[in-house]
Amino acid sequence: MSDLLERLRGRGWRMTAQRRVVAEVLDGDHVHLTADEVHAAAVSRLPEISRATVYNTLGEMVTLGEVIEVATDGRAKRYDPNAHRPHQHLVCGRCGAIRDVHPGGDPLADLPDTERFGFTISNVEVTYRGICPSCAATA
Amino acid sequence: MSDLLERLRGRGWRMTAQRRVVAEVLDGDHVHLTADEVHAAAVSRLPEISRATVYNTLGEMVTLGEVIEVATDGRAKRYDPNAHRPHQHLVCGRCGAIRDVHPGGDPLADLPDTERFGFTISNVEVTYRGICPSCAATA
DNA sequence: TCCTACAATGGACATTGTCCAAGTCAAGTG
DNA sequence: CACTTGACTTGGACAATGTCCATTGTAGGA
Repeated sequence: MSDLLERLRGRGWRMTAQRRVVAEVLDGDHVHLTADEVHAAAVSRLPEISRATVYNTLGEMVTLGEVIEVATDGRAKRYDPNAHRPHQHLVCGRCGAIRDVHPGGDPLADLPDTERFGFTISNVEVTYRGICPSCAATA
Repeated sequence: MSDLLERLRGRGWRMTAQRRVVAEVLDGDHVHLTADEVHAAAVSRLPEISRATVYNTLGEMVTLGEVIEVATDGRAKRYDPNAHRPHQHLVCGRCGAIRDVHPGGDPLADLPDTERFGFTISNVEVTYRGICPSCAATA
């Protein structure tokens, strides 16, 4: 069930009640919570958990490469536990819903050398923006 | 020279000293300033310009479609005056340098219907991340 | 069981951005 | 050119998000 927790445990991560709760809250598919949302969900299971701990824990998960930071809206960063498989994001501009998507093709191949300015490119992020079906229905 | 200013004037935008300064500061190629950087540069030409005005003015330029908002780092939004030609961004993960790039191909074509979740997609943003030549030299 | 290094806490602080009431001004009108 | 008016600007308060730090607590090994 909790893949994320298992992965963290397997890396010898020191386990505490707080870290377990954060990992559990964050686990799943198409999960893209803000730090505050993670904190709110964590508090309902462990009332005394602090904001600082949530921020610390999320930051460590990102450093370990088990969680990805996503900035789709210029507001709060979101945290995506689906780090084991490369994917991109599809965002609804009205309600903010986010889906993980898996485009075919290699976006890196589309960037000719003359457009690389001598950079060594390590990563490509693609964000598709549009309107989700339920928002389109109530347009 | 000041394409941005010309475009705004051509739209019947009411011109003030503050707006002119913001437009002048923001004009150019590969320009991706934060609101605060715009404000700092504007203050050096018009010392009494306020932060609120810079935010208001940038927001209006974005609404008019003459400036694009870019969120490459989850920190402050950046403002890109190169709105007349579609492009993507190449970002140095070390120093934060940003270049405008023009990939070939249509990233939208790479997303099969089965991965669209019924969304109506209107826009695709691609961010290439890597290390720029001068950072690579001092690694 | 005890130690010790690492983790959690909470509150201050920093950064970025928004809002508002009051004063100021661009630009059209006569 | 002076007047008028609605739009623009201002500065400061406030909000949202995130970071830092000294203190307290605790997981996990000896």
